[in-house]
Amino acid sequence: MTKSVTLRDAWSGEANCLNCSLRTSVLFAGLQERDFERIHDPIDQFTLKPGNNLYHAGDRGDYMFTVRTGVLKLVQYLPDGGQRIVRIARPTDVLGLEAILDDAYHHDAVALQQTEVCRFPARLVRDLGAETPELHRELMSRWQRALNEADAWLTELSTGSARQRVARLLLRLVRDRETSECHLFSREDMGAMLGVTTETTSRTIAEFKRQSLLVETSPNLFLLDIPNLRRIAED
Amino acid sequence: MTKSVTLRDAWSGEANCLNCSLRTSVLFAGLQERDFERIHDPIDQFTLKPGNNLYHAGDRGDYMFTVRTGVLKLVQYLPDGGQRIVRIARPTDVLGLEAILDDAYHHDAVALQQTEVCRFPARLVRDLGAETPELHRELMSRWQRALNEADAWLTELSTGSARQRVARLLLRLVRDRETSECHLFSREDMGAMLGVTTETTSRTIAEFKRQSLLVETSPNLFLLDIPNLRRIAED
DNA sequence: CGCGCAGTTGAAGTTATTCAACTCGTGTGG
DNA sequence: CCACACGAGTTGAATAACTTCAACTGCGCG
Repeated sequence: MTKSVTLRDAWSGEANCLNCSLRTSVLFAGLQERDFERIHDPIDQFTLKPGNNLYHAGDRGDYMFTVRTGVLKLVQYLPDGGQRIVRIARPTDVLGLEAILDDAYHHDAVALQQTEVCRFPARLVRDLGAETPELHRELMSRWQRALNEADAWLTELSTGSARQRVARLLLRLVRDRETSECHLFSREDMGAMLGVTTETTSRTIAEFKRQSLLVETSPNLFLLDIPNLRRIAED
Repeated sequence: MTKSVTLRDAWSGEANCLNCSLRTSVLFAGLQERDFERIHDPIDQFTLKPGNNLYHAGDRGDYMFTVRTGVLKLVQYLPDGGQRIVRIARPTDVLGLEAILDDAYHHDAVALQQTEVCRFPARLVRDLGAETPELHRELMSRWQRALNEADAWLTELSTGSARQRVARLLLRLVRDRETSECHLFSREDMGAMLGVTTETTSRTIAEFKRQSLLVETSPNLFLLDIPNLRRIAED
């Protein structure tokens, strides 16, 4: 089924948080140097190839992750084997918040592109968070962000016709972005995000292309007609 | 549209947290007596009738709430005016977590039955939470619970055929309950939870009744045939 | 009594799914 | 280097599922 690459194979070095290029937008953003001194466990970096699993639902959650580059999908499975993508994670996002509470992971986390992540022990955050107000606040803010995303996926991506859902997904992909161009996920993944079949997704995308709402400027890079897509999304 | 009852009309007294009957399962469960001494702002109780709004999306979130009895729906609206129920709050659940982060409320919270809530200032939790590890942990746990619910609504209640969704909703209503009986929400609300129309919901419920998967033992109290509903839910 | 609302049901129309076929690009092995 | 297999995407046709609109029921309440 999934080619199971252990994280061992994906190791790509130890991180130096103090000099991290993402330092200002990352979970540990508020920490002072003296806080960093308390981090004794090494923070490792990993590089995942498309399709690689970062973790599986049910695995012991000993670690949390920060996404440095790339995209991952968070997948949940239904009793009948069907799958549903409940969220995607992008650079600066934190994965595995549930590990702070000593929970097993609740999703499969799968890279959709070449993806780099930093891994740190959940224990670290648990201990530091109880005493460091900056981290405490940052954690709450992360949870709230995940919750906002979850709610938005329900109202925007799982409501209305397939046309509307696809349009809303496309708009979501270019939100707070400089250009209105974006890469598309596989039709299968888009279907799993929207709760429709691969074929329906394909037909809808094809229709959007014919109507020039979507123009392929280079391989798998699409320029969006935002005003008209917005019209469809809001109908 | 909605009969707008201000919370002023619903006031029903001041709370005494130390003697609260929900004390052990509530947000402040971990607090010691000395912590309670720091709570100077009064904690008020309110009683809502079905259809009353506890708060509106966009309102300044100065307060958080604990549900004592009853049920509320959390509703989000689509650009086209359609509505979607993204979660339900039951006794011991906390509403308005986003207020800790100084956010406006993200949903409309509407009572589905006669409902009692306690109201406390978000500031209180913000200040206390930064210093009280028990509360800190409890808060994270509440956020995670909300997130679990959100994910479950996506995978269970917004995926598959209408039959499956209705069956899963029914099963959800009796989970961790002593009896397998439950009250049903209005068809309109159930539809808004499942992302299907009122009519489809009604037809499906009617079909379940005909097949005795659902037996009305008293007005709007239904006994569920759990094994067979589970079969449908998992298909 | 009669109005209004929630629920139900019917019939028609629309939309999405299903299953199958076919294309195209990539990569592998002969 | 070519042949071929494979997977992702696309498309068609038939079917199934859901929506829409409209009518009708039953019940509670002024």
